[in-house]
This record gives sequence, C-alpha cells and structure tokens, in this order.
Amino acid sequence: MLQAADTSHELPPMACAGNAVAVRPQRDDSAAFGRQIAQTLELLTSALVPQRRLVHAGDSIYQAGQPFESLYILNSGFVKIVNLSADGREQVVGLKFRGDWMGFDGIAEGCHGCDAVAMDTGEVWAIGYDALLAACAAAPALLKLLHEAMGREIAHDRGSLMSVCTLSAEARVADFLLQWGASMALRGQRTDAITLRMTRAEIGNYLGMALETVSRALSRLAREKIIDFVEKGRRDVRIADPQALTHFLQRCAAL
Amino acid sequence: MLQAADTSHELPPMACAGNAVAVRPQRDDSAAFGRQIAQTLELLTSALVPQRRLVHAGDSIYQAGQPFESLYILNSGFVKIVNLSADGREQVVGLKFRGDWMGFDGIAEGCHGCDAVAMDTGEVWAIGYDALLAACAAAPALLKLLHEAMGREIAHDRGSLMSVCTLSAEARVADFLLQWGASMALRGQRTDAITLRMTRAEIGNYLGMALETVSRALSRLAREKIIDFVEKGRRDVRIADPQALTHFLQRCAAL
DNA sequence: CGTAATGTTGACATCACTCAAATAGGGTGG
DNA sequence: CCACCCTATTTGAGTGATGTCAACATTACG
Repeated sequence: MLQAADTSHELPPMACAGNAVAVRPQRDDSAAFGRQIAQTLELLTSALVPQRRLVHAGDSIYQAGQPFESLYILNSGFVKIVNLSADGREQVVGLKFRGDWMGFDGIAEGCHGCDAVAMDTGEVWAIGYDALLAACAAAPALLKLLHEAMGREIAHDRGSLMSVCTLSAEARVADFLLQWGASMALRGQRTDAITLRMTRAEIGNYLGMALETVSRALSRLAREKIIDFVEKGRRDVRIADPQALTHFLQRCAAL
Repeated sequence: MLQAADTSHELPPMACAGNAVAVRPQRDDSAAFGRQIAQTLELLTSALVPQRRLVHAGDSIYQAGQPFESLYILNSGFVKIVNLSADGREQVVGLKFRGDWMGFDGIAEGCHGCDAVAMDTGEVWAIGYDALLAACAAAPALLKLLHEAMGREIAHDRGSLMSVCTLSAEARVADFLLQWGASMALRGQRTDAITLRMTRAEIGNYLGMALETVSRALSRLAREKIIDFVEKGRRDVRIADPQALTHFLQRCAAL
C-alpha cells in the first residue's frame, strides 16, 4: 500500500519480539510481566511513599502545561493520554493499563505535554520525581525498572506510528484489538472478552480514522465471525477467533 | 478532518512548548540546547570512554534483533531509525541529528527493535549501558541528561503520531520542513537552507504517504513561493518564507 | 556520454471521510 | 414501569484526498 523506503540491508533473524504482529499471550510472558509489576510496586513502597489517589472516569491525572513534578503509576483502572496542539487539534496518543507509568513526557521540558485522563475507576500512585531519583540511587533495581518502562514506551510509540503509517483502516482496527488483547494477556486477564471503555470516536481518534470507519471495520469483523459482540451494547468485544484476527491483519498488511 | 475525541476538559493556558506547531528558533533555546549537547558530551568523556565510530551513508549503527548493550550518541551526521515488522513492512520512525541519543528502544526487551542507519558521514559514540548506569550513579547530572533525552524522545514521538493522525498530507510535509528547520535552529545551524538527505520515498515513508504525494506537496509549496529549491537538484530546500509556511500549516490544521 | 536512480506530473482508481438518517441503549423523572 | 431524551452506534450515499500506474525529465555517477 504505502511505499517502503528502500533501505538496503540484510535483516538478521529476528531474535526478539520487537513489534511483532502476532499476539502471544503466553503464560511465561504473563507471569514475568506480572512479577515485574509486583516488583515495581513493592520497590516503590519500600523506598518511597507514593501518594495514592482514587480516580474516576473523566478525572484528569495531570494536564498539559502543568509543571512536571511527579511520575505516576497506574495501579488499577484505565487511562488515556491525550496530546493537544497549539491550534486546537487533540489526539489520543496512548492508553495505559495496570502497571504502566505515566508522565515521562514532562521530564524534558519541565512541564507536561499531554493530558492523562482516567477512563474508569482506578488507583494512581504519584511519585515525586526527585524522590524517585534519590530512591533509584539507593536501589539500582528500581532505576532498571524505570528505564525499562521508558524504553517500553518508546518502542510502543514507534509501533503505533508504524501501524498508522503502514496499515489500512481495517487493519489498524484489527491490530488495535490484538494489542489490547495482548495487554490484557500480559496482565493475566482474559484475552478473549475485551471490554472497550472507549467510544468509537475515541478509538477512531487514537487510530487516526473517523468513528464511522471504526464502526464499519468492527461490523465487518463481526460479519466475518472473527469477533462478536456480547449481548446488549457494542462495547464488549469477544475475539471469537484470535488466529483469524491475526490472519486478517497479516492479509491486510501483505497487500 | 478527523474526529476529535470529545474529552471534555478545560485547558489551562499552555505554559510550555509542548508540541506547539510554530517553529521558534530563538537564540536562547539554541544556545541552551547547544550547551546541553556540549555538557552531555563532556560528562560522557569525563566519566566514561565512549567508543567513537565513523560512519558513512548506509552504514548501520545497530540492527533490530541485535542484543542491546550500548546506547549511542550522534556527535555528527544524520541517522534514520527504521522499524521493521514481522510481516515485512518497514517504516522510518525517527530521524536523529547531532546530540541525539539512540537505542533506547532496546532497553526494555534486551534487544534492539529498530535499525539505525546513517544517512550521511558522521561520528557515533557508543556507550556501554552498564558503564553508563555506573557513571550516572557517580554523576547525577548525567542521569538527568539521560532522562531528559528519553523524555524528549517520548514527547517527540507523540508529536509525530499526532501529525500523522490529524494533519493532511500537505500539512504533514509543511510540518516536516518546519520541524527540520527547528532541529537545525536548535543546533545553531542555518534554518533557511535545508539540505534533505532523504529521497522522496524516504520522506513519504516517514510521513506516511506516497512519494508522489511528497513531490506534489513540495511542488505546490514552491509554486506558492513558500519554499524554493536551490539550483540543480531538488534536495536542497530553502524556506523562503518561514511565516508563510507556519501559516500554511495552521490553515491546513484549521480545516 | 550512457545508464540507473531519482524526481515530476498527469490520469485514474479507491479508500476513507463527510453528511445524513435510522436504530439502539442508557438514564431520568413521572 | 413507561415515556422521554440524549448519546452512541450503525449504515448508506456521495465526494474528496490520496494512492497507483505510467510517462517523462532530471540528476548523479561511473
């Protein structure tokens, strides 16, 4: 579909996950990631006093323009990261789940560049950045976890950019569902029954397409029996056939 | 053009740059950023022994799949970061200039998720990650710079995502030129005469559009006297009227 | 020079957006 | 429990922006 830059180079066999398309909700990964979250939270509480805050849908955790003072960890719930441009455009640029860090974007400029808005009831831990650095000096393991979180975010954002740039609208929706499922799987949750807490407009905004296009893509996936909706309400998606969904995506990408 | 998610929230006055559209090649910023680069390089040499490497156009600094061991700093030259997917898509997801760090994407997974390919002759410094962490423990200022670089990258990637998702093709090309100019300005280089070291195909890949669309957008900007090409070869762009370019972008964004 | 790579431009096709209308759900007050 | 409203969603029809294909022009390079 889109042109590939002809970067001529031999590709060594991909030894690592990278931004692979397939979902792999393997038990190992899931357990490892769960341990990592637990370890992070544990280290944080042992070394610092995170300020816990209960948030409800619509609450903002931080807003663009506010001075950067803390990083945040999502202990439970679901958060969207919204980028705002000077000329009024706004764009969902990230989704955060349990264990995810938030607020890195503020480190460089000294103030936040996005809004973080809760999409559901949940608990957020705020960690003063200076205190965190001090704690990291004492506990190198914590620094390692912090860097891993930042690295993961960078790698993930690049994956998003690639999806938007190289996949058709339908493929992006399929990819979105797969990624959501993978996120759930990593956290040990069931991956077949996905409860989207977002409107079609928000999904479309996140994926860079009109809400009608999201709706049509989901309808088509449902028509082809790749997904289905649980009774009453179209926000709960069941990935009826994960393999078919992966194949669907690969077929789109191959064109 | 695209639908905005109706996140209802009041926006506090933007006190900071964030992902503002306008270019501001102010002398202050430029000087500050120049100092920051110098400080980074100085700190690195004082605390560590970076491994310097001369690269030429086409050389790869690291490749996806290689084990992650080092971070890299570009001392001079110009590098593109290319993301590869399992199904063969490839996408330029980042461009690096003097002073930029590379390789963060490998921290989380333990192996690199992208290729970094030199587009021009330059010098790259490799810094062993473990040694860097040790040095950071001794020199907190270095850790601060490292985190700022990571935060900047995250913020920048989100800006890219937003551009691709919310701007028309022509606007993205205009934005691309403005950002390039801003990068040059930050580094104290002339901002009016831009030497694109990329083919139309690479630019299009980076911006998520066909190379023909890039060509048409540049032609139109030239026709409207907003930019022009220096004699012989269409790779050297002169931003004839920076304000007009900014206005052009804002006009596109307003639609 | 001659050849290959790159860039430009036109014609046409198509994907995805816009506009519009109908349906469905969820919540609220009577 | 029902009537009502409001939002979210679905679906269709038409259009426009952008991709694709193709021809040609220009430049770079050996």
